[in-house]
Amino acid sequence: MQNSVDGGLRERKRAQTSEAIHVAAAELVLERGLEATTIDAVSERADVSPRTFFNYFPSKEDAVLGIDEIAVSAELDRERDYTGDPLAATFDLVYALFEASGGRHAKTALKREVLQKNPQLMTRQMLRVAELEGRLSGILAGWLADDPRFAGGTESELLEEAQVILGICLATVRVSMRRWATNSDGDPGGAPEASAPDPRRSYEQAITSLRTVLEKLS
Amino acid sequence: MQNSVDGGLRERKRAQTSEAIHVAAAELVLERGLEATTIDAVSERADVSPRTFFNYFPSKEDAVLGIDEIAVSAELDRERDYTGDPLAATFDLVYALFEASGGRHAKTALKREVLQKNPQLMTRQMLRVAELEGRLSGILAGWLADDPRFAGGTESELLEEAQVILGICLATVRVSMRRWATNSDGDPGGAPEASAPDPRRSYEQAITSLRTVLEKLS
DNA sequence: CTGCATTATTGCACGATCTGCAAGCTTGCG
DNA sequence: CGCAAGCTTGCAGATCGTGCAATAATGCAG
Repeated sequence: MQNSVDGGLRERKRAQTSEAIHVAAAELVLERGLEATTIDAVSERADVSPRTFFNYFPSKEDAVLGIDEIAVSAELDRERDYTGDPLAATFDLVYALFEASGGRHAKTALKREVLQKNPQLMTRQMLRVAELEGRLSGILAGWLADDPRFAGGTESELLEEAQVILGICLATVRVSMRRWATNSDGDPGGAPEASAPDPRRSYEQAITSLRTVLEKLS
Repeated sequence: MQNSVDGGLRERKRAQTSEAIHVAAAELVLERGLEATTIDAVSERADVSPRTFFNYFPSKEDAVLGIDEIAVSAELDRERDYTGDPLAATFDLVYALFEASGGRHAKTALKREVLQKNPQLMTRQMLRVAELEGRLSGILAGWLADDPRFAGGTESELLEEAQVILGICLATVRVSMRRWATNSDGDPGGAPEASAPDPRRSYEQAITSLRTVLEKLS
């Protein structure tokens, strides 16, 4: 057999191909729009056969976003510790997922521009996370069970509460993401980094933003 | 021209066909599963051509859920009054949308069973509402502008807060929907109506459930 | 009732998405 | 080198979804 923690030619090539397809897809979408971009065109630019495209991504949208299903799953299986703050902990979890989901790619700016010009993809990105809801809320429910404020309920009550909290965080993150993607409208290019802040910033803003709203609601 | 508030043969037939397609789709999905159900099969059972299917629903999933885009849009354009409680008002709005979305159909039990056995459709249903997010949050932002607790901010701040609140409500509603769909597991049929409560109930539970969680979080 | 305008249904052709399969090529490793 | 495992590719095929034009059903006015 062979190394599972490779660094071998195979693994490097695979990463290269994946990145090539992702970049080709993102660029083409920027040039022609999402609808007008076909898998055939992406494959051609990435220099692989259309059939190979599907060996890497299950759909055009996933390729554009550069979603790495394996990395996401690995991230979910990691051990995590609970800080005592359900909101903060959930935000951290969701943030880590986004990082794993597409953060490995070099072309963050490219992805941002794509997201900005194709809001449908933002929805899809969130939908993807929503599909992981089962596993996420399970993790969160485990945390809540150790939390004195939530310890009272039955298991299913706990799970529902976890689902609600998770939903709240996801909603906040979505708003935050949208602001992040929109942030550079009409950017004159003076300070290149200032217009494309670390996504991490947006998450921190998201938390405080949510707390503000919650305070006003209560 | 002709009556726009019809009751004429045309309109009745159209409603019939729509219902027939919806029921055929839902039944087939229950029998064979979502994946294994093709548009051709649905069309055949509903006794229309596959081409006609697309004159009524843009996709298989929409047919299964019986989504009526026109009714939804009409519901959105209705005038609404603001009670002073953002959460309650938003819940009402979302609830009305769900009613308009699929509530006209006779076969609520059928739809419920489909949703229960195909959780993917639940996500999709919520996604559909999420696509209306722009219009919904606009309405909500309008309400917030009249609310003393929120009146301070700029227009874009207001809009973001509206988006967050909307997201919170949608998350809660989703949890509530899931409970509604799951509610009758292992139901022995003793009191038939007790196991399939009015969805309205679920929404009321959702509100209190959310408030409970918010209280614990604060 | 009859003809005309509107709208609905349908078949057909077409492009795109996605999957399974088998053949051939590349890489890993002894 | 030579075998095993993995990757790429072409091909066939199912399904989805849309545009177009012919045909049929319906509503209405005369």
